[in-house]
Amino acid sequence: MEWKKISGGIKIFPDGAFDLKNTFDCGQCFRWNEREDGSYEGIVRGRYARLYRDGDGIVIENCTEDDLGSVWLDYFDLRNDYDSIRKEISDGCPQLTCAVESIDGIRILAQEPWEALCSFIISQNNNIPRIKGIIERLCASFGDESDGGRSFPTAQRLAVLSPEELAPLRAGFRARYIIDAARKVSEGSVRLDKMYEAPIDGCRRELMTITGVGQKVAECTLLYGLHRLEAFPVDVWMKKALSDNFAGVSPDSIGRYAGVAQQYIFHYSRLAEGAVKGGKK
DNA sequence: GCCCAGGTATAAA
DNA sequence: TTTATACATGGG
Repeated sequence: MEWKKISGGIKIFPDGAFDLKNTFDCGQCFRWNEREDGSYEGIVRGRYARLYRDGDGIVIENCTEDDLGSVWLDYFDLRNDYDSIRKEISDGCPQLTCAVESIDGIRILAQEPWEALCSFIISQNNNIPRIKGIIERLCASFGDESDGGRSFPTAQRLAVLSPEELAPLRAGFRARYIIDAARKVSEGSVRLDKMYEAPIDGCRRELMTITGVGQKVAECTLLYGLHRLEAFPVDVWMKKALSDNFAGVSPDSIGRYAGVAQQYIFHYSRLAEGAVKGGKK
């Protein structure tokens, strides 16, 4: 990928489309917020960051060359070309073409494993604005101070708390799930750091030993937190999304990018629902 | 007020 | 093994 230093940061020219709004607002993450001027700000690895599109590239503010290599290349998956991934999905599974083409410029972020696990526990039976609110209160209450905001609290920090002490989050029944996850991660019975490489079936099973973690949360953790792009096995999830439209999708053809494909289906499904709701009124 | 949200635990069939 | 219901809370 091409990039260059500019005053106040680094400008990147990703291989394949990279749309900030579509990437940050597609439901894969909950801690990036759009500002009035169209830039996005968030906290990654305990550090405040802001970025915005500038012509043919994207500017990462206050970014050094070291930061690019140690954080952003991984976080934005800049070594991958998402145009070619889209093509591979679409060619391998023509049924998915409509979903793939429903949105452009999404990249799967490499979020931190614990943050992803915790976030998607909170996401269950919940809506995105409220999920963001709960996570914001979680960080404000128990995160460490960092420049421009508070970091995501560690599992160790939360493991010593009781569900009752999470009351200020207004997370409802999910409070005890968060605590159970924090304790299992903290004590090492769920080893997130091994899950980057370990066989994915074992990872699933290990994650699901946590109360409040079922198939969906496990897959989301693996995809968004451990960057396992093959998460969300096609045979289970794709048919479920819009049963009839996507029936017959073959796991073989896009298996290694099933998780990415799922992201397109998720967006496509939301569009379809919006059209139905909008049509009724 | 009502419906529902990036689901899961639990009980019942 | 599959299907039904409760769950806390608040956005739209």
